[in-house]
Amino acid sequence: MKVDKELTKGSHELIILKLLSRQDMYGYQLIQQMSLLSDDVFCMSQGSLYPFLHALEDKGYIQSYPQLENGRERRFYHLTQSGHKALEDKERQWDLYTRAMARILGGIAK
Amino acid sequence: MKVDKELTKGSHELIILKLLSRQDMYGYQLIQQMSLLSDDVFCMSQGSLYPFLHALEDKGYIQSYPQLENGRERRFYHLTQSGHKALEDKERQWDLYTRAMARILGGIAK
DNA sequence: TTATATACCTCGCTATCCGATGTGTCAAGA
DNA sequence: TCTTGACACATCGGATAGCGAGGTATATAA
Repeated sequence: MKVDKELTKGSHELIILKLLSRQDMYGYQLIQQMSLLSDDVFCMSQGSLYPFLHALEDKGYIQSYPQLENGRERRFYHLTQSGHKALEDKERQWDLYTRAMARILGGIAK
Repeated sequence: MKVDKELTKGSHELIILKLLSRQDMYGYQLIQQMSLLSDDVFCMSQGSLYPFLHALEDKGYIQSYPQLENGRERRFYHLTQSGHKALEDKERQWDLYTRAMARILGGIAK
């Protein structure tokens, strides 16, 4: 394992909201895209993803709808208005987080 | 709360090892330094820190020793050789992590 | 027809982290 | 002098996220 899961745990919401902000996707596709785009740094298991998506839907950040594609039923997820807001907030937090870490790792420079 | 704890959870080990790589510190001081340097992004509670330090010592990354300072007994922690190796590894992982996230947040650029 | 990839799902375990709580010391001020 | 608050260390129980294991079902390739 290249990167300890412990480190990347908390960023799942940000990643998923971001991917869905570009286009509607279904669960399995999200896992593939995460792995592909991150060069396998983010490998979410199905046992994590699906309950996670349901929770995001409960929070109103995403909305799901079934769609037939290649003769196969898939459950697509769409980012809601509220989800877009949450994404913005998460991106701002990510920025604060990495800058704080840069200050600690980089040295005294503040 | 500026930054969701969920996001910053996994980075405690990196931060503590890094701070101890500069100088030996005691627990209470570590908490203060984390808050100060990170502008309150990293606020570790005592209930998290002390068990965490004990675990790091069990892993052999740090070594503790008591020291009297200002007439007050404090338990200082020192980064071991093995701890330095772990720190290097964690820093490399942090780099991979942020670059992977940058690819996802930034867009298609790979 | 058998295996593999796709696609969704649930359940129970584990690890982590935090708040609450407890102990004791020291300095400042009422 | 007594009390308050900061300092310093510690443990414990609860909450929660994420994972592995396991289950179901369909399409495609061998």
